[in-house]
Amino acid sequence: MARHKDYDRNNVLDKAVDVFWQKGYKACSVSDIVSATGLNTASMYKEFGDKDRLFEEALEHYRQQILSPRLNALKDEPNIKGIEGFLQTIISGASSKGYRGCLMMNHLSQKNSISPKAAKILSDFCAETEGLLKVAFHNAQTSGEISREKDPAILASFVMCCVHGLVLYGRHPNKKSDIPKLYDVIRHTLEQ
Amino acid sequence: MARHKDYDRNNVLDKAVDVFWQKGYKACSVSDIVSATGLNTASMYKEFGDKDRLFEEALEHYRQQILSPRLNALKDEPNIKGIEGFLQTIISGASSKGYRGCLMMNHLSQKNSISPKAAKILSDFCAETEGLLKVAFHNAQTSGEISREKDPAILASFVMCCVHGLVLYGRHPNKKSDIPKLYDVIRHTLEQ
DNA sequence: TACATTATAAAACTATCGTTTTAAAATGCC
DNA sequence: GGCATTTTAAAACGATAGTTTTATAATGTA
Repeated sequence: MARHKDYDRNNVLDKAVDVFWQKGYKACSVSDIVSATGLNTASMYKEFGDKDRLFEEALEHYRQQILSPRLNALKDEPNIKGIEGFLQTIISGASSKGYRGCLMMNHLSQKNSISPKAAKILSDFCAETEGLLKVAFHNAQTSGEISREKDPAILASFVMCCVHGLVLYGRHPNKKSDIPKLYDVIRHTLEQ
Repeated sequence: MARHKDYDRNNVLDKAVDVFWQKGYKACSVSDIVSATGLNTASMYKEFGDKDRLFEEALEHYRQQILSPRLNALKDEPNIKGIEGFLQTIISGASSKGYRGCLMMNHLSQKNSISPKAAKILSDFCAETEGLLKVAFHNAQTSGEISREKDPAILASFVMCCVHGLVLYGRHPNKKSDIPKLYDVIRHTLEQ
């Protein structure tokens, strides 16, 4: 019928995620993405529509490729083990060299600059994560892993807050060595 | 000698802070600021040089007007009372309606888009705050207000991390009611 | 092999970006 | 009151933003 595409959609999204991640939505031009992907401008618009939609697709791609796997521990082991594993992952990420934060959380402070749909993707993922944490805390309490003193919803909220904090705190290059030490402090809070 | 200025520098900076705060550095055009301040473009460049320098001055202005007062409790009472007051301020801010985060922390994820000097202003303020917290924790320990089990530096780091988290977490409009409840969780952590 | 279809390359488009220039208006001093 | 000085208004600048168009190259089918 017609000519074959010269690009792979997944590869393009990988690169797009990369550029958006590093520069942020507003500071990242379509030109930047075209350069990074090697994809032609016309093909880019044909495939994705416009910059907003491309960003939305990049967010979805990032969620599937990077974020979802990090929730697996929490899904497979919805208990204190899962919570610990989840926290450890965040901490080891945030304390790693060249840490760029999270593509989603990086844009929480730029919600006014991105499309409503993109903003919803951020909120939805945070809500999903918090929901999983809440279930895990509930299970951890009913099985006696941790004290029942605190509301699982508040504990989940607290961990989410810490995650937001770690992701942002990890952007201070000279604070990296402190971050691993925070695990014990946070872990201790969940205990009683 | 010559014509008088038609604007007040402080008022201009107030408005500039406001616009940068709401839109973020990159999404905020010089045009936006000129509109908001009523100041003429030429006068703006005459007074501030360029957009980067204007942003740096806005950050400094914000630090003096908004942020510094919030450290006073910590400076005047470098102990557990000061820490509690500081935390309460952050929490009540983050849970307030129409919360826009912190002009500085909002830009932590956009360090690549702002000038090195602007980036340094962010880092410096965070370092100053963390330093004050550390001293307060040290005092709280030596006076017996809290247990000596944990390193004051780690406690300070933990509170800073929570502050980062609260500031970001406060951007989820439907999570506002959870935030005040986090105070007790955090406060408890500092105890032992 | 010709045709319909789609992808690509490259240029063009409009709008807006940050910034500078030009000319007019306002001031204090001689 | 004229002059030097500085602010202001408004237009203009080149660069780049996001996006569209035009023309060419590649493909499967008839």
